[in-house]
Amino acid sequence: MQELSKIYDPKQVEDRIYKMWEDGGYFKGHIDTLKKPFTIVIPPPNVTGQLHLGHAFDNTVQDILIRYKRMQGYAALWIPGTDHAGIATQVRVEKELRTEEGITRHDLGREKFLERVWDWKHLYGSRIIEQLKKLGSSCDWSRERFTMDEGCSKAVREVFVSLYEKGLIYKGLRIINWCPSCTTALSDAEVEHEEREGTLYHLKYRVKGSNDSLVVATTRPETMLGDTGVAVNPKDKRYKHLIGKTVILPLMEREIPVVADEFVDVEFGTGAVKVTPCHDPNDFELGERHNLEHVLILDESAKIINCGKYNGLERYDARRKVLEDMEQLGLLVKTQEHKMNIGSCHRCNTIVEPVASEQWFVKMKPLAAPAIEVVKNGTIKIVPDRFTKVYTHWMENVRDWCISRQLWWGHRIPAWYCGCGYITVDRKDPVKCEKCGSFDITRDEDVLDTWFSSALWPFSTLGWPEKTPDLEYFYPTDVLSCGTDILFFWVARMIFSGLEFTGKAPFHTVAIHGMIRDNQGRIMSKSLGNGIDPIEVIEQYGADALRFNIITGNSPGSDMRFYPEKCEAMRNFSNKIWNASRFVMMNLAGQGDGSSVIGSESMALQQSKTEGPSPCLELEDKWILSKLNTLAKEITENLDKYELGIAAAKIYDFIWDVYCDWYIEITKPRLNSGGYVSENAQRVLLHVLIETLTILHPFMPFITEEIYGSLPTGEKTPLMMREYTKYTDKLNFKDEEEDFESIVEAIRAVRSRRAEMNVPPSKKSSLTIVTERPEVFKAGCVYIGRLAYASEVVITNAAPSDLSGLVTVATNEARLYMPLADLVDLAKERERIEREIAKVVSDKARVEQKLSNEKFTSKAPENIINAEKEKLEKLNSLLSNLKESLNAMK
RNA sequence: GGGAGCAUAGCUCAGCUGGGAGAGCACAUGCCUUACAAGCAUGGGGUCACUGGUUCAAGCCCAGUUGUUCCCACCA
Repeated sequence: MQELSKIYDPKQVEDRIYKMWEDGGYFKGHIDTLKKPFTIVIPPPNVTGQLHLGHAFDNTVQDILIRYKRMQGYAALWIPGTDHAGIATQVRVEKELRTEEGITRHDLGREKFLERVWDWKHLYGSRIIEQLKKLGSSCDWSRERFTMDEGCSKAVREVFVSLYEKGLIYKGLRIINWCPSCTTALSDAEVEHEEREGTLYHLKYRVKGSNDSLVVATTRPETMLGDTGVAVNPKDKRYKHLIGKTVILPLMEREIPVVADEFVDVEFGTGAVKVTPCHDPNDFELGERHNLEHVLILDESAKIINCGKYNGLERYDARRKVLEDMEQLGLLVKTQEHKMNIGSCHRCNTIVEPVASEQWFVKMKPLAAPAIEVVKNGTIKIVPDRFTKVYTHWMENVRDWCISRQLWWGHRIPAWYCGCGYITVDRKDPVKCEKCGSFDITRDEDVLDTWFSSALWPFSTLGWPEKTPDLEYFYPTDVLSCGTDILFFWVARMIFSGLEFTGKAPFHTVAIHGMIRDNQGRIMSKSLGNGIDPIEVIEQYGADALRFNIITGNSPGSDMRFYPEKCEAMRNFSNKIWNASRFVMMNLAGQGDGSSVIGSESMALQQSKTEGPSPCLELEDKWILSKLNTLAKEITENLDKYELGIAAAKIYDFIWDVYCDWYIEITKPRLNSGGYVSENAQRVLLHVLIETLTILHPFMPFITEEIYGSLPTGEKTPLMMREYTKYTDKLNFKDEEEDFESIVEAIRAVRSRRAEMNVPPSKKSSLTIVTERPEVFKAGCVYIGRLAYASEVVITNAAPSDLSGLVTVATNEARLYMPLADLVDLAKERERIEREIAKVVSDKARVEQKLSNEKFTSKAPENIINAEKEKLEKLNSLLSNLKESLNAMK
């Protein structure tokens, strides 16, 4: 270890350590009836995907949780896998075909095209898996799944057929969101709404057989080509006389009826609404109510059809043309600016069109009810809690889920059509119509929404619909971690699917985290080019640094900005741990082979845990053991609350401030003294190091494992399988902590005073400590000198007889004298002390006032009052120490 | 139109059930004190957005205001 580099190099460590874990089979989840299971399913990344920071965040959270639980002795299982990502993947492969071979999927035909997609999947599908490994993810790779593998497909088929049989899946003509670029229907969730500045056009329609006319308002004038009616409010006096009459649709010269419907808002626009049943959800319903004709005017690419001379025009060209023509006819009465919501495709950002279309739907109301209930009654807890409301609100208002997609890549809908009109839906591919027996049946061309299969992920990956031992043992899973973006897409649908098909909530906790943004707070996206490749970050700083960066300084559910520079701080932290460990090991090796220390590593400590403190323990040992013990408690508490950021910050502080800056520095003189004094210090150093590495391991798995493996412990099992550090009452030394803190306070006071006077550390001076509790300071006299730059330390309960030329500092436990008066103006020194006294006096007055307030003493809890009393005591003794010092200088 | 989050040091953000304002980075000063200069020590810097309320006590709870971000929603 001595020859090890001063700088920790993650590149030489991470891959090797990961391979060791993987080869050792430590990631595997085993059914163990003596243990409690702890299961996480990965949110399956898209096969076509590349690791981005969102994945890094998500998977770091999951890895921390699974490693933590594994170390706590749970039968931990983290199931990995990928999602076939219907639209995304198909679009990607189609694009490649187009640019590289100049062909479309239709040129290849369905089967050949699917072969190409599978080729693509096999080629690139594992890339993201490899990247997840770089991050340190301890998934059970032997159980890696794919949403279109045999098992998942079987689950999808079972669910579809079963829901169909229950009447919860139906096919029907509805207005759906159509993406003209992806040329498929989308669900409501796949449409993103954005408010944009638009125009409201007022168009004049003539009433048939009269000179009368009415004016309608629309933001999409091209849709007038598909108008089959005009609606007015029955109460609207302006139009009462027109109800039942017919108007002539301009340009198309079609006769369309004026109908009365409550839906129409008298206040808005002109109070008359053009009705386009095929291209607007409200109009569709209105059309149903009044039996209006359906005229479809857009094809799959949103080009005009069924409209004579407008046919073939792209939708926005058609808009311009229609406006032009209407204007020429003098029928464009008015235009006004108007804010409106535009829906665009979640995948390709193309503006979607509402289109009436025959699609498959999942009936949501009956499925939503129990899914709302489990969240309301706490069976499923959403963390942070505020997302509970978001979830229930969505679930309560959810509309039927359009699940058919006009794609080829995906789970093909198991429905066969027959000339007799009957649809055969079955678990096995049918050869004939279930009703009429005809062999002339054809299968539905469409596939299912990708999210239909991911909704089954928590149980399909465990073997469902078979009753497997895995399903029995590991289901329901425990925690689901994901970003805010897929709460509806995925979490909501897993919940109702799990309830419907397994009778159980698929997990008890949903741990939601925010999105990662760039350093200006913008979402990272390809179009902005502001994405940061986590793999590059890992290469530069190491996976541990990346993980720690992502985890620290943010709270559950809130977005965070990513600063690559922050990785530097985290890399420095890795290095700090590395060097602290080097220090410990060098000292072990310094005592021969260290075996005597290692062999009895924790003997004194084990004994302390069970029988109380060992006599071998010094004050500072008890202090750090007590601090470590508290740390273990706090980390466990915070991890159990999914407060990973707080937990990480606490470990950071402990390692850097407590262990490195104080404890290691303090042990140096002891380590030099040799013999058992030295060995005892080594034992504590090593013990605390090992426990600290253990606590830190879930957060920074690589470096902790590497160091642990280098320690001459003789231990064969890796750190990742070591038992997580537990809190114990036996190592709780409150009094010793306080005593030690007063030494720290004294050292700080001396350092601060010297710094103020610009005394360089190399200029040592003797230090006299006057205190009423000399025994406390004597316990620290071995190291006080070193840390307070003293040439010698005298501890006494009586002030030095000759105080001339001494510089004084006071703490509440002591007065400290240093012969540095030649560096300071005595008058100024007195002034300084007087200023300090003034401050203490005013502090004291405040505390006294509080304590004399009857309302405070009668209403505040006892511990707060005691704390105030203690504070007063400390101020009193500090004041008396300051006064003593001042008197001495006169 | 409905709902939610955020507003704390120059920057980015912690601050969990109310009881002494914190971290990282940046800045200043002094240190190569043999684990670490990717380090050590010391220090400067905050009206906790604003207004009011509850309370012995408010960064934290309540009401409102302003600014900001996001989610949901079928008014053309």
